[in-house]
Amino acid sequence: MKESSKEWSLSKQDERLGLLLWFRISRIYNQSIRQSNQHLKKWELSAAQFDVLVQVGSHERLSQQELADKLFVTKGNITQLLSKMEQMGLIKREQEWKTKYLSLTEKGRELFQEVVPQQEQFQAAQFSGLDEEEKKQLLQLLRKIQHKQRKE
Amino acid sequence: MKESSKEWSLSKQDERLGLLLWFRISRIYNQSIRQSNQHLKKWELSAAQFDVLVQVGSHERLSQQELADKLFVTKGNITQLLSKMEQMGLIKREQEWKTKYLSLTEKGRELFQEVVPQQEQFQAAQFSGLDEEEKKQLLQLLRKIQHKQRKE
DNA sequence: AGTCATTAGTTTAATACTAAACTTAAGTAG
DNA sequence: CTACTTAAGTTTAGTATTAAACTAATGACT
Repeated sequence: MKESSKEWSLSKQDERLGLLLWFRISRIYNQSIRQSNQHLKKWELSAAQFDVLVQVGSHERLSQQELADKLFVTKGNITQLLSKMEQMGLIKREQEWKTKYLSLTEKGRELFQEVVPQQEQFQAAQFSGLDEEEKKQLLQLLRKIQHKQRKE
Repeated sequence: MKESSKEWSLSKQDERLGLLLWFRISRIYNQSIRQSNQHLKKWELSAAQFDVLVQVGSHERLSQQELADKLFVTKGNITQLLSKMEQMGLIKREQEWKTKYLSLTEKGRELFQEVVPQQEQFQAAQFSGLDEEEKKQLLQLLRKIQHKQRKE
């Protein structure tokens, strides 16, 4: 073993593993997103809109920037998503000084009640191949990756 | 009103873990893609184009459908990606009967030599927060998820 | 007050990706 | 040969997403 090697010069073996990991993760992510989109069609929602619904529905006085941060997307993306969802009558934007605070409309709240439990169950079921212990392990490993990523 | 049947609370716990997992995975995926896109700017390539370059460069007589399967995207997506890359002079499409076989042009091969090793290293480095043992473990867990996913 | 930096959100132009409908070529069965 | 089916690729219309440039409000510093 070579603990002396610097972090940025990976061994060939480590590099191969990293690539395999990347490949697996993309595959799982893409598959999940696709399945979620299919599942959400029942309610005429997309996965992205669902994510907004969840966040706005479960936080008071969320600003657009905060929402963007929670979802790890750009604020430009949020602007566009929200315009659509405002049109659909799900979301309200209330300006207060510089900031627009978000909340669900009555219709949005109803949809939230209806769809969130079902969709969460569906999404969680993607990981039903693992038992509780394995999920915890996986979560731990993913956290480590993110921790590192953040610093770069 | 505490509904404390063992099974019920266990599955609730599992559901929470599943959601956390989904959230972590999206975040890691999105972050990685974004960083890859940035890194690939040097060569005026996108992450999607890079993936095509790798696959076409390392397989003989790949059809478009096969490429789509390898990358887990739709063939419609592939058609569009390839049109662009053909225009850029990186890829050749040769029709034989019903099928179009793909290969790199001279320019494509040069780019392949130049960019693939560097980008692979970059991509693998996203997982440098884990040691070799942990990577293997993670890979194992992801494989299990995929295995289950495929069946649904 | 006047200038400068920061912050929230919007706009724009581009790529990526999907689902679904479509076209065309083969392969198969009567 | 005609009709049906399947397979490869294309097209279309729509969403998602980004980066970068922009607008406008806020707040400091001098």
